[in-house]
Amino acid sequence: MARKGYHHGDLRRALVEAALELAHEGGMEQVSVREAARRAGVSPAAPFRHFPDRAALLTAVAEEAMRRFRAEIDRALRRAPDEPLERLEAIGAAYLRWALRNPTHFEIISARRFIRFQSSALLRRDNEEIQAEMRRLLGEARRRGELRALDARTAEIAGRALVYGLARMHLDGHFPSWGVARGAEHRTMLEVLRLFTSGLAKSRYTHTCST
Amino acid sequence: MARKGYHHGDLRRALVEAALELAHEGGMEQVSVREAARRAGVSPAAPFRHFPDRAALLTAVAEEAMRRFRAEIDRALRRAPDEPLERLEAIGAAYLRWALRNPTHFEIISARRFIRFQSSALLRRDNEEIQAEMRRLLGEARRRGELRALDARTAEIAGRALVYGLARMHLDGHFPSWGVARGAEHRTMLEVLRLFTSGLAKSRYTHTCST
DNA sequence: ACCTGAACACCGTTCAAGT
DNA sequence: ACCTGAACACCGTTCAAGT
Repeated sequence: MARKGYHHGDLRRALVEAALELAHEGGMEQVSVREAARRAGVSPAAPFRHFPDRAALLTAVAEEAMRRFRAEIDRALRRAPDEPLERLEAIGAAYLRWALRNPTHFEIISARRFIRFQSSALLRRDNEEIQAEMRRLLGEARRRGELRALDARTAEIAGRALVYGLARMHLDGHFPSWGVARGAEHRTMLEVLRLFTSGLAKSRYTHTCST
Repeated sequence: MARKGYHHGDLRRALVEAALELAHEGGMEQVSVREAARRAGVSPAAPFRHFPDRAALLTAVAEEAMRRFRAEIDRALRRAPDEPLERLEAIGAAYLRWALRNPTHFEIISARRFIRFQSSALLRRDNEEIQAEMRRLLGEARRRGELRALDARTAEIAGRALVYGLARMHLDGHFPSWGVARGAEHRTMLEVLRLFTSGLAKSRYTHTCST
């Protein structure tokens, strides 16, 4: 890992990786610049040659998490059929699955008070591209006459709020007090997602599930 | 404020109030035991006679915030008409209005990693009572034949996820990047809420809103 | 160019000692 | 019974000095 004498080689990357690890172990507030430095084997001051402050390190961590998140969404879209509403549901399902498996990485992307979202071109771009894809799919569904009469912009935000709310409820530990058993989170999320998309669709399958 | 000699009188309450203030000023992570002590005019060690640790102080803050939140919900329900679906929407609207006006207090209640939710009888009780009310109203709506055929438990969680997601999107600063202008948050939230409840209801008003 | 060491102003928390 | 003062092990950040 270390390179020449004591120039580190790639301290920047080592710090981001240590921070990802720390976040994974104990959540965002456990990520400290000093501990990341310690794990990278450098002095407490070294990170400040690479990042102006803690928020900048966390933003770099968010960029790495966002890359992985994007990759997951894209993979799901490649597998999904050509039907716009099914593709939308596939995005939602991939989003939820990722949030469930990587709660802290999900939080790093979402909780913008730790990072400087606006100052990262990567974060802004990936976010916009995901939005644009959703908007395109909704438009396509409408053109095919599959949608109830509703405002597309409102539907878009509703969909995002629903999915974000589900992921956040998990992250913030709300499910136990809402009667969702440990292990049943994923199934519950998918049922909720389906209830929502079936509500957008022109009354087709009226979807009843027992219990 | 201070009482006899230097026994404070009611240091516990003074600390909770100082902490509420700090949270209001700069968010949860800005709440420090030391600063609360400073504002209450006592030494850094004094708070630890009243709270075993920082999490206990924050839990007390959460309890105070929850009391205010409950009061707001109850007020909205007293004003709402006798129609179950309208009462549900009134709960949602009150929830969103409160979250919008008191973002940090909302976060204190929601982000359970700062507090010890399960060890507070008040928090558990208030949470359960709000859930129970929602469940009652959904059941009533179904009995009156106003609901589409859907699983009540799934619908309940969907409603909560939607509303929580909206509040969280605001709190986490997502609205700007989703094209919701500053000042338009409340209106947007209510439109989304309405889209959702109209999707639960047996296809009555098909609700189109321009732009 | 990149890193160290020491320093500063902050934390949460403990504990002996004061009133 | 309730609070203070001093201490300990932590932070983020700065800056002169080292290689």
